[in-house]
Amino acid sequence: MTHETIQAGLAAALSDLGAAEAVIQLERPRDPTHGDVACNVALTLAGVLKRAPRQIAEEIVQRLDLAAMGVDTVEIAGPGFLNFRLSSGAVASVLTDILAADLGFGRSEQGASRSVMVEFVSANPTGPLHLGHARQAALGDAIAALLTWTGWRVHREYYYNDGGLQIERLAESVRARYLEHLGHEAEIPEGGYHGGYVRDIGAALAESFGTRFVEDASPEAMDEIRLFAVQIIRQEQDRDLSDFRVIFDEYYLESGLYTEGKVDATIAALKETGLVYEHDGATWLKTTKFGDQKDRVMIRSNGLPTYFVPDVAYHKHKWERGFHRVINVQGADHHGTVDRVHSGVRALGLPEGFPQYVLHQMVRVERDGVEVKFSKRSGSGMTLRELSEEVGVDVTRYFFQMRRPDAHMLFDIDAALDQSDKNPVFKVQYAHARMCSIFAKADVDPKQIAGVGADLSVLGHDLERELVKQLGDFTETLKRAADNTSPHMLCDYLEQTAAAANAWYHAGNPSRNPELAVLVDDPALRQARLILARAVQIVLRNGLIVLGISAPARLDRPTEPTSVDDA
RNA sequence: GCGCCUGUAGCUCAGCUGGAUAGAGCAUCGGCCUUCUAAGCCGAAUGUCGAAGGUUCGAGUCCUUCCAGGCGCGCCA
Repeated sequence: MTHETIQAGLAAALSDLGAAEAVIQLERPRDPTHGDVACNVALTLAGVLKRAPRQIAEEIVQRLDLAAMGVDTVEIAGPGFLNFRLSSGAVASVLTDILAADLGFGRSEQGASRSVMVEFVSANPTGPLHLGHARQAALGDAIAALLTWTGWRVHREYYYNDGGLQIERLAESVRARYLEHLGHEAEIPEGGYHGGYVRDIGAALAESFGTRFVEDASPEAMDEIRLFAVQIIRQEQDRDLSDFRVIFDEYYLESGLYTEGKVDATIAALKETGLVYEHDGATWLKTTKFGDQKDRVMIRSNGLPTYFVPDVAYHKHKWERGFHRVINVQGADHHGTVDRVHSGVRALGLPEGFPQYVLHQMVRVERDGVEVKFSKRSGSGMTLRELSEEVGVDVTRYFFQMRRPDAHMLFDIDAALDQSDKNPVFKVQYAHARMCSIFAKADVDPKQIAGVGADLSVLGHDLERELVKQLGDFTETLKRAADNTSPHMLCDYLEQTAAAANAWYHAGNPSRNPELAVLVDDPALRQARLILARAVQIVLRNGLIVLGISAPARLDRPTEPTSVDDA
């Protein structure tokens, strides 16, 4: 890799200057007139060496062996940047690597096969998945994939609360709809669920059990209704998620923490710490010791634990299962629990920073410039299914992934429905399809395009150099996106790559610049450009795979005719 | 009142961990269609980076204070 040869050359020069410890940062300048690779080491050394940055830069340049570094020229620019311009061969050498690695291009081994758990969605089984869950599903799945591509062994987990007050209210709501369905008067209880799905479950309950629960509202009967309702909702959620291409390795039930004694064990372990005290008839944990705003109740005065205890028990158990890195993807409306869980697990001796949280901000949806606020189905906001059925799974996933998790976001349905390069998902997919269409036109099997042996130095056009450099950044981009748990960094990269590929492709439009087309007569040039097109295809496809988005070889024009004159 | 997140072009948002003249898409304006897919292409214009201080060779980025918006602050989950 050329970055490494430059790094080595600079290190030798710096050691000669008595600054061997200096950190060498190489970057790709945004402005192509600043060369292919830039280094700011002369600037950072100015303070240390007590000399002007430009003077230091000149001393460095005098000690460089450019040919050995694959560099054509080096310039000192601005306040003292070193700008390297690479030889064409050095630039294009990455194409050989891309074609050789193919489906594996972009993978790295940062994770060293360590285990990491990504917990996400984790909706309670009280209703359909909504927009927040959709954002979480898209983000969590992409974060998990990024970790896989950077060498981690990833476990996708879904935690759900199958007991508690919410579920009781669901059961009561279902029974009310059930009674209505059978022609009786009934009302949804205070704090109950009003969505259309509750009516469906009530009807299904009547279908399966007849009039059995009309008179019977005993605890046993309510238990049966609860289990019935939860099962139906769980099935619906699973279907929503698998249609959204999100598959979990494990579903973890909160009730298991009780039945397996983990809640009691956690209470006992917390009492051992000496941070537990009694006050007002309740049992408290001194979470303020770990930075929480106030101490938290562990056991209420009625003797029952608060939700705080199973949360801590659950995370302790994650650690014991061997997941020493855990990433929880949650909506920002849950950020209040973060300090509590951290305090609880720290009290039990687990390290700071466990678990790690990715909190995403809230989502607004607009259609025709008007905010969409209500869904009859859910009884509140739009559901994941409604959104993904309206705009498609690819677009829904991408739109949630392309924004920073901590940005409040607007989901514009009109923009999502657009089928042109204005729509970023389409732009990336189409750039991929364009490369495929070149292979079809040339009648070559892309898999048969070989990267070795070709003369890649003929790819000397600025558009080609920029495109190749862009492709070479893919692996670094995946690492950075994984390190920052930020899929949007990959989206940005793919859009830039698609833009660079489109610019190259359009410049070579045979009606304008036949000499810049891929399919030129000169066999060596044609082969080199086919290799470049193949590399573009591989990078775009691999990027889309990471995001869980399809990479079609062809996007057909819409079949409906253009609108007829209705004047 | 306290805590977390956010504030960058008319709109939606990036800004690679402190670097060069702050970017992209949409919208706007100008020029291009018998295309390796014109569902497009080329070009132009667009900024008090919420405000004020501070840190240093250098700040959209770091620190302090303030302003605005979202969310959260129960012996609910």
